[in-house]
Amino acid sequence: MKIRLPDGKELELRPNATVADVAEALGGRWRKEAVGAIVDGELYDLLKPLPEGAEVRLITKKDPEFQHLFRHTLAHVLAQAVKEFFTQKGYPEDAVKLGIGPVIENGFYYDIDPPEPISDADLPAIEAIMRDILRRNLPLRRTVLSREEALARYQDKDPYKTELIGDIPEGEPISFYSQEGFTDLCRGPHVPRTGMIPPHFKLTHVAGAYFKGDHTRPQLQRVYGVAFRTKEELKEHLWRIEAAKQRDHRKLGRELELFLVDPMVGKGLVLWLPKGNVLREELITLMRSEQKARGYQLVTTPHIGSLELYKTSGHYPYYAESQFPPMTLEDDEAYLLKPMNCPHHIRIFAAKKRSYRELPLRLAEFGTVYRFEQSGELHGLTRVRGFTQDDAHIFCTPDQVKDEFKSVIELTLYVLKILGLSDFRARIGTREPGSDKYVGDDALWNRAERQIQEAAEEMGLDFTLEAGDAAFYGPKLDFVVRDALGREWQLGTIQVDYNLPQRFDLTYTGPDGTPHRPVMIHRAPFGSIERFVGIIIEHFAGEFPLWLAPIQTVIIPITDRHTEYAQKVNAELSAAGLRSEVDGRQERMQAKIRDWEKQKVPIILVVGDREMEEGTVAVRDRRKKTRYVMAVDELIQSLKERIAERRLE
RNA sequence: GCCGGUGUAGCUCAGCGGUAGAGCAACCGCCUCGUAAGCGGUAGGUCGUCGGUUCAAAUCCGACCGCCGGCUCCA
Repeated sequence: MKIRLPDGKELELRPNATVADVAEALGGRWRKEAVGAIVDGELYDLLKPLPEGAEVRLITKKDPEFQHLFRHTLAHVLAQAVKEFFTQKGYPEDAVKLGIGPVIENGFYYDIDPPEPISDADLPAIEAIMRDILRRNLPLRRTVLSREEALARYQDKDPYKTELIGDIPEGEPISFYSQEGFTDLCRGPHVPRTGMIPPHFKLTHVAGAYFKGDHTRPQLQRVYGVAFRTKEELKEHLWRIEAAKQRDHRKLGRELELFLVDPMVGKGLVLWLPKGNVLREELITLMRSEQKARGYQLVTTPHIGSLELYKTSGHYPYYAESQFPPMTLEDDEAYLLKPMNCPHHIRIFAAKKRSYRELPLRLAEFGTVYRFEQSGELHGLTRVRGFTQDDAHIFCTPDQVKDEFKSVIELTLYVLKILGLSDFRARIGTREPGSDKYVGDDALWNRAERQIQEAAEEMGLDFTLEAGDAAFYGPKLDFVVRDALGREWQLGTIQVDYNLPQRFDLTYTGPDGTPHRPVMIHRAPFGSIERFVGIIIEHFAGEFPLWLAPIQTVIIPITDRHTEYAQKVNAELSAAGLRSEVDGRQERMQAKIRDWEKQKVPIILVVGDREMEEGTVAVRDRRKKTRYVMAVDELIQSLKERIAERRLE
């Protein structure tokens, strides 16, 4: 057979040759250093036969792809180690059953069904066995079996693997990778010997995971590990995790007294403390003024609505699982805590005859909604059971959809930019083909999906398409960010909806004097204010820019005799609209500075004899990391500017 | 909801079969101080809850509740 090399040269090899044969043929340092290859764009190991005519680029330990190879093999080593761990405990050879063991960002995991639960405390012992397997430097072999042979291998031994074999499409090779003492169904690729795996890995935690991610299937135990090429990368990674924990919004929320989740009030229900509420209010003020500038009108609607309303909208019983149960009155009248604002806004639209001249009609509300999220899913501010959306519903003509959609993208990008949030991605959720969980007819769906994509493209937005991520009534564009620990959260969302107007039989009178069906756009640039504040806390690590800071300035008198002057300065700052305080505690100046630095207050003003005489303040600017003396009115002027422009400094 | 872990003072944590401790915070007092912790004192906990084992339980066991890490879900 023949293959092609990156320099265009062809190489003649024996039939069914592997990357190892290529390395051998090339000789020299390749023979020693090749660990795999990129074959027609796909990562191959040394063991898998090459396709005829393939383009082969060899890789060594220095290439980033190497990481993928050894992480994958580490997953196998982990599974082997767990098997040995339980054999040592006296369990039979096949007591441990295996799911899948893939490579993930920074490492790998393996889903395991053990004879008794694995706990975090077992990880060091399992890790020790893994290191021993690396030390033994076991060679890996790749074998291909027929479907019958493969099934026979796991017959009555491992139901998961049996099922996985069944999932392999007809015609694809059913390959196994083995090393001494362990064989696994696997498509590869792997390193050729366990000794080639860098020993810089660590098992991090164990968690439950449903087989194939399906909660109706058995739950396996997923053991997670991280692995890197060098000791430094591993250390760096572990350090980053520790550093990220320092900016966890739940920790900062407690330390900076921003918010509280009190079990006595109820889980997933946020109590906003005075300081945290400042963040909320500032963000709402920002959004309110931007929306006003873009032609939105504010409305206010109640926290509950009649069950009939949600039956008409289709939210009930479709989402009954994730709603607080209806409140039923004696005469069978029932109400639902509102899980969404749209039905209320729809009734405002429907309240009178609407003309095409009124459209687009943009009804906005910072509306609080309640959803019965699963208890295990609750998480600080980012997953709660009651939250406020910066919600609005745009009622428009079909022709206006794209422009309105683009305008919302513009608004969203604008506020994200003000906050310096640049690390987000956009994804367009479309229907999952063949699923029956959507309402509305195909033509409308196709049209909406096309309009969203065009709007995003025309706004120059990079996005990914994700089938199955649509809302039940229409496709959507979501903005997604990562928190300090790398978890992804959905923030803003824009959704086109042809269906609710139909369900509520909404119409407007067109220029032709006849009724027409409006289109709705659901949109929330922040999404949930709670979640957004949570992300903002982590984004700034609690060191908020001046305009957001709950306390903007603190004045520290050096001794008692400076307190009066401090209060005078404070009065001037407060009159100028700054959130300011005097620290009049019986403490040394140093101690006060330390306390307020820990509270991450942006501006600390120290006043003593000199300042009192000159009518100045000594400024300690946290974000600029500088100190300077300034006249009070001058300072006020400069701070007001920073705030008005919402500068990030 | 499921699997695993965890729960001691407001916070961070020690104690892990013999009946509860530290630092910080709070409160009182002294100190009047120039850019990240001055000193002394006081008060504060039915050791998440309920049940079991034991002469004796914060400590061992069970259930429940909360929290943490995942999984599932997310209009």
